[in-house]
Amino acid sequence: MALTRDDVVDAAVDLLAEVGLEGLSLRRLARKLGVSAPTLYWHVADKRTLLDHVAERLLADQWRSAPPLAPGEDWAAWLRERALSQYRALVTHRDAALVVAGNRPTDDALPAVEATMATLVGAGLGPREAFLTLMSVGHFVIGSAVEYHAERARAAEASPVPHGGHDAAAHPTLAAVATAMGPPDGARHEDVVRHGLDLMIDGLRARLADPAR
Amino acid sequence: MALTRDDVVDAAVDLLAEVGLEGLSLRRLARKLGVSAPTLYWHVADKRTLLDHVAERLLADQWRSAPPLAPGEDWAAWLRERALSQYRALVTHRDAALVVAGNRPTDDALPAVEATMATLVGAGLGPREAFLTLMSVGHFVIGSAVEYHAERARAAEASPVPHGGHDAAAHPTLAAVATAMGPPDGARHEDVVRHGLDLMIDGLRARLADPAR
DNA sequence: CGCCTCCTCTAACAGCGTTAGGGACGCTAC
DNA sequence: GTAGCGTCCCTAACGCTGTTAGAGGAGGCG
Repeated sequence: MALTRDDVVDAAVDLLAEVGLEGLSLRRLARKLGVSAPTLYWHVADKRTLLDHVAERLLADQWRSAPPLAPGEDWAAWLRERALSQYRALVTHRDAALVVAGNRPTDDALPAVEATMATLVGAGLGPREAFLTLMSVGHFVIGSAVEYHAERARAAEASPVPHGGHDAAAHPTLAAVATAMGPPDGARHEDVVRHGLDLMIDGLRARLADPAR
Repeated sequence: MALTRDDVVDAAVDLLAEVGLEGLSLRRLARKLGVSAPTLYWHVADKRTLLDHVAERLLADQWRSAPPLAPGEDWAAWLRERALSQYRALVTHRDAALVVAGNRPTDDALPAVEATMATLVGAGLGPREAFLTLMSVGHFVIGSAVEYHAERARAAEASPVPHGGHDAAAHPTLAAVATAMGPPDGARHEDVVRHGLDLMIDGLRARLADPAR
């Protein structure tokens, strides 16, 4: 059976998970598929557009599986859960955030955007406010995921600084945080995302309660 | 006069502005400096650490010029202004956000972090809350800047879709936004950043007014 | 049979980050 | 005075990258 473009994109997603964005080369991808590198150019115009397709694939499941707002459900909790699951989708695939960030949004994403925005407008926001909010949440999620991957890549190298209380006297507030939060374990990243989302949602709630602002 | 590492970093910052991150190669940088490529390895361990230094340089002015919270000044306005100026610093240099996002924070940044967090704690937040807030704002700023550069790079290519009201009937809320916001001009990006920051700050205010949450 | 389209190949180009090894300059010590 | 040493730069080369040119085999259709 001849190779299809979907096969190429599938393999690229797998390879991305294995070796990261820097390790994803066309030659390596071709080897994985059992073809020669230039063959890929028959199925894909460019490495760049290949990454466009990969980004689309990475978010596709997330978009599709998103349930609409159930009647009687709290819109804030719904928005929060949607943003969180998008964050998780970006985080569970290595370097996914960088790939998604650098690529143009496909038209397939429009219905999901429309649905989310319609929900926010239904909750009482103006169209402009809903749009800005959606963009803000998106930027926050992307930024969090990018930082997650960056820190992860950093941790893979030997950390030169033991990162102990190496200047507790000079930075008392930082030291207080270190003792208040315990050692930096894996769940901390999602704590930040949750906190940021809660802040935005609380801000939205305040705005809805007092529309004069 | 012999080349210094600062010269190399300076030239790298300039070259980054000229040709972007993808165009920044050691050979090209060396040519600009009038030396051969391997010479750079005398001044810099790696391309990766060179980018660390570039990131540091890009944010250095921003950190230094940041005024501490004036007595009697509103901490929220201060935080907002700091985040906005950091966003502007990331946006005015091409690809700066990607460089900064991918690199380890240098120890020089610690005092600034300490100062900002101390201010938030002084405003009434707990250390943990202050830390999470600072990280959230940072992620939001980085994400906004990354998306800004990505969209900018996209706009440089020919846009395949004229992006008119190409499905107003199918996406009524999106169409309402388009008419409410006018054409997408340059300032729109900062509108999103301002909106997101305002949401977070309003959320913080609500939290401070009602600490039971 | 010949043509056409799909799909894949080999060969090659220019460029990349990085390493090995060497050579010229100037300071310092004997 | 000269030997040694650290500093700064060089050429040559390795294996990798994305990408293009051009050729060729397989299958369907007139």
